[in-house]
Amino acid sequence: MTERQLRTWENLQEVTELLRREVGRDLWNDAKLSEAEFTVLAHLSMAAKGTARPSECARAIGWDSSRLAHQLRRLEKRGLVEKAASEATDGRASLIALTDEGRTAYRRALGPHLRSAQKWFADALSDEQVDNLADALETLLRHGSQLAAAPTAEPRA
Amino acid sequence: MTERQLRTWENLQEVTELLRREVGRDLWNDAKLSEAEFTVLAHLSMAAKGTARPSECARAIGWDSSRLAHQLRRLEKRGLVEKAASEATDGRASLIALTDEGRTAYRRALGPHLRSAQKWFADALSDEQVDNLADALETLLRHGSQLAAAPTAEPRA
DNA sequence: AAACAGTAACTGACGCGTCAGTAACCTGGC
DNA sequence: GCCAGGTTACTGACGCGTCAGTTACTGTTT
Repeated sequence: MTERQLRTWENLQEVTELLRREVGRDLWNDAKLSEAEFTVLAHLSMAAKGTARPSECARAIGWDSSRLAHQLRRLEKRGLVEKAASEATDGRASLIALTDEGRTAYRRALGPHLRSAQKWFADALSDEQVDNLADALETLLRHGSQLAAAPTAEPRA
Repeated sequence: MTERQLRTWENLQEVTELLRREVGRDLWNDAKLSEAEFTVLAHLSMAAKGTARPSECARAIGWDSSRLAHQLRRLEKRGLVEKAASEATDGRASLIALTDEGRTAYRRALGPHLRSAQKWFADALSDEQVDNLADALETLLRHGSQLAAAPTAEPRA
């Protein structure tokens, strides 16, 4: 790695840690929700009837099932989500549902959260910077997904 | 926020979460160190004699004193760091020191960690993409630091 | 000297995310 | 039918990071 690459890598870590912290803090102050809670509520709010299977929800937001299960337990404790009776044929499946309180909490959080993202992120960058950043991120995402999908190089015969 | 800004914001979160996870996993597999441990050891390794004051160390790596204190407790438990007798005039000050084991652990971790950062980050991007990314990150960092320094807008008289 | 604000170091509580499990269920081949 | 291998959901342990404290010391003000 060159000096410039290293500096940029370090800057990436510093910036994202800052943004995570500050936007997370705003979300908590504005709506008493964590980023993780907001993410799950957002997905359930999109879904028809506000219900979803854990596995499908986890896939949609890019989490593993363990992470989601822990978050669902915490959300259930807060009363924002509840388990619903599953009518599915698959006996393993369960069904989670937004409560009214959960739906309300998400609705009240959405606006302030977008405003916070604008304040810390979008307000800082020109259109051109956003375009360039988007390009780099897409490249990194493709590269990373590819590497993650083939963790151990297995030379085909 | 425009659609493009929002997408880029979401991508930034997704990419950085991916990189954090994968590089952290590499560091653990290669050297049995977490990112947080590596960060502290790196700073102590820079310092003359491998010692530092907690407050100075925290400032240098951009942490608050609580975060560092927790990390130092865990590092001390692992035997990578120890408290040293402080010869300072200020009775509040303490002094932390790298142990031999800590120094060795850092030395063994450095190479693989840089290689991991190259693999997940630097290998993906062209020189031009790195330049553009660096520009956006510097802008975000300036913007964020400025906002963080003046959290409540106080109009001067 | 006493009171004060400020700083250095630390702690407990708590939510988060990863890992290594476990239990229940489904689905294929035999 | 039955078993092997995969899937779904969940859990306990543990390190991390934030917040709201506490304690001990320092410099300043009166």
